[in-house]
Amino acid sequence: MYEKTFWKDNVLLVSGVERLDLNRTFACGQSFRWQRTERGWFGIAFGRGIYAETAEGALRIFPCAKEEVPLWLKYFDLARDYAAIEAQLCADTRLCACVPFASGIRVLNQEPFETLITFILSANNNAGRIAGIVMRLCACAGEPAVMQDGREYRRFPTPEAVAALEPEALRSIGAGYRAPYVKESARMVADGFDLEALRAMPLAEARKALAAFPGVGPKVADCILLFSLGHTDAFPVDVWIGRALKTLFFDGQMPGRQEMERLLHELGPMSGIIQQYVFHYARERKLATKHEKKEGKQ
DNA sequence: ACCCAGGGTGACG
DNA sequence: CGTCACCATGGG
Repeated sequence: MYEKTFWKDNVLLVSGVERLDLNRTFACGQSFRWQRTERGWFGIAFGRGIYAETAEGALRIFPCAKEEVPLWLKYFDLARDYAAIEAQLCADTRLCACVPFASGIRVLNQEPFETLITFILSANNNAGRIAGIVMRLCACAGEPAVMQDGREYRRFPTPEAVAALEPEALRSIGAGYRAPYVKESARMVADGFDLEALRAMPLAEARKALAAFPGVGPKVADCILLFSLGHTDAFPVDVWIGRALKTLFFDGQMPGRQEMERLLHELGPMSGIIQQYVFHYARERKLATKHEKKEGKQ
């Protein structure tokens, strides 16, 4: 939560966010469209290029038209009480270990189509390479735009533009075997699949609906629901979360389905937000990967 | 050369 | 229902 917002001369200033950590927020693998600048960060979201900086307990966002204020407050999830979430984490000795590594992160509310495509690309891939593929995708299919200071950028392409790309073009930007998944999923959205409708659905129903997209399985579906459709109880399980759960909760063993469900029920309706803390903990700790298959199989 | 990355798909029991 | 090889690509 924040204390106050001030808007003047196309600058939005949000005070009372001392804990907010933009470095962790943008570097924790949820968005692939932010880059460091001299003073802060530059990113592209909702078709707009935007600068974000923190100083003296306040977040500074610009350029921001007055009518865009609610959009950015929502994008940065500024109405949510992260102090209360971190307090909940610290009440659990296992989760409390994550807080020093992840305090200040926020789960962004991104665009559903962009999240669909970028997380199809994320499958069996790594964050640095995903960002490169997304950048090249925007370069070859996104609309060009320019900031007032002259910085040039590309908007994320429309569903129609992605669906119209030749498979060879998607291969050439590094999409690999995911190229047909990207193209066909974009085609489904261009043909009228209403991603926004998933926002109001129960979690299980929304997951089932997303499974209709090629290249979208359980993990990618939960990323889309958590990062762009407001489902704070969606809990993406990737290799890093798996390692963290093993070390923090299950004594080195990969949990079964029932154990996982019991844990998620215990974590409550914000389990997805908590997931981001656990994910960041695993990444910062660089939890080992050596011979994990052999260990997990005993 | 081998292993790994914010996994999904299809085939096989 | 669960398991498993395979998938393109670049970095360590």
